[in-house]
Amino acid sequence: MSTGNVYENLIEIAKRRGFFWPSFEIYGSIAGFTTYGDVGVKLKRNIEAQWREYFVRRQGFFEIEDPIVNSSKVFESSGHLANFKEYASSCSQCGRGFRADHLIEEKTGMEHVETQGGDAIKRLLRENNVKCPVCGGQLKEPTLVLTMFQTQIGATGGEVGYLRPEAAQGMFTNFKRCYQANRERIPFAISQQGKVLRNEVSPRRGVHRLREFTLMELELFFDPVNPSCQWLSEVEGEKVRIITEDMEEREAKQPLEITIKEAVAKGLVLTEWQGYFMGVGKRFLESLGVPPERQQYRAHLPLERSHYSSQTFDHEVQTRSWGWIEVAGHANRTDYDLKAHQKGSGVDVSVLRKNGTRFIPHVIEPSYGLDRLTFVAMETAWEQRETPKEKRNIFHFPRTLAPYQVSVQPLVTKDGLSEKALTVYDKVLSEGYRATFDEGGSIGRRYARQDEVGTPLAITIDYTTMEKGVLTLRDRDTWEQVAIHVDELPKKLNAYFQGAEFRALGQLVARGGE
RNA sequence: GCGACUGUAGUCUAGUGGUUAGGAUCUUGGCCUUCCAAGCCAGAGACCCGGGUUCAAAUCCCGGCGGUCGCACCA
Repeated sequence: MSTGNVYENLIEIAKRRGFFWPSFEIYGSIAGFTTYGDVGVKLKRNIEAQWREYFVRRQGFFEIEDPIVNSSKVFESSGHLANFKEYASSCSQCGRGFRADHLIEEKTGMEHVETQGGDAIKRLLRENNVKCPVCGGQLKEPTLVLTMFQTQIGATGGEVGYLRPEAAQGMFTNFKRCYQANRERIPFAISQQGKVLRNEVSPRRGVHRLREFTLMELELFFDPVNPSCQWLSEVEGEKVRIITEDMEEREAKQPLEITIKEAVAKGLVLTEWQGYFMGVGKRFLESLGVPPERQQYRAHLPLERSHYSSQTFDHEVQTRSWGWIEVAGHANRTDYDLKAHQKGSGVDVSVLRKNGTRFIPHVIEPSYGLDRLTFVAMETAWEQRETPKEKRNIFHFPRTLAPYQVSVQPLVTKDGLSEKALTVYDKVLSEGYRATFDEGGSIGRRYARQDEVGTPLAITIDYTTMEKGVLTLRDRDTWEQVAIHVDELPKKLNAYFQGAEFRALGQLVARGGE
């Protein structure tokens, strides 16, 4: 599938219209950092609000906001510090890079070389005369690859801190307070949306792999002896496409199409809660415009799973730019994290059952990458429409996602039409809509500009507005127009953004493109 | 991190050891304009950064930074 054009087109529009662009551009940029512009921020926030609607508000789950800079103790306990340190060595002849500790283990039969530290690894590499396993060339001095950002807390001699590589740890370290605030009832969930940082070795493809990005994460805590999910029935009929561990091992191409109910019943998905969130996740992506056939859940093989996980499904989306990409991980984190923090802090985080026994809650985690979703929403919504004169870019964002909901413009900028349009614009703003006013260039140009940032409705003030108070609404998707009276505007806008059909708003006065 | 290719107005691009660095589009002001990037006039806006070679570098060389692709990595 060669569609490099799609990506290039989108990047070009993104920069030109202000969705996003590389950060620190005036100083030459650094890979892995992106700045969102006005319409990009609005789109991203709308997606975030939608996620909260699907994963948090309807269930009455908790939210927290935890620091980005963390005590090093958090990641010592969680296992991240141990798992983030890697000694990498590259070949001076062929340039290939290797895990230095793994090469030593292969050559000497030693185990857990990594835990011996950097000096030992460098010494062992020399003493054992380890060469490049591919071409036999001389290996360069190994360097520490730390994919967590480190920082200093306090001006002098302060404590070492780390920038969080996931938001999840905040939900674990604050579990006890949240549990108590929830009047010690379980199951319940805590979520957090926020920036996380990973010092990626090689960030690529714009927002696909960033060093600083936004995660929307939720940790659902439950009792492993009572693992049922009270909302499973709401999504159990959802059909999802799954590639199981078995299928992944035999490299099956076609995903299994199966209902959530069956997937849980057959044990393909280990817990009801994970099944539930996979169902919710499918619906959430549909609400962003991604149809079911371009979604799938792919199981991680044991070796590729994180140190904390007993089962993980990536939620993947098929894009035109990059093929199948991961937009979320649905992980079964078991009691790994709470146990780890209990051990590290000495604080008891166990929960009391009615029968007097205690247990450490198990955790199901859906974790969505907001930057990738923002790109996916753009790509999904994007259409390049051929007109007799040229190509027009249109973003068919769902109404709830569009950066601006309404644009207001005069048909021409004379005879008082601009002034009238400004009063309508004020009215629309005071009704609470995200709106924009435009009187530059010709009317066609203004419509084109709005299509290119995905504004679903355009209000045009013309001479009949001046004479009879009748204005026209234009539909972004069909370019059709209906006429309504200016007094009806608040009512009509409300109806439209509640989901009313465009044509139901008023009398059709123009078909698309006329 | 390694290799190949690559970097010119906001965007897309022409160009080359000596150019007033050209065009398109966007954009700004004016004129015009009764519905899909119309037209006319005027304006604004660029050689990624740092060294080197040279009488002269945007052009050639080296390094950095960015981008695309491949390898490795993606806890």
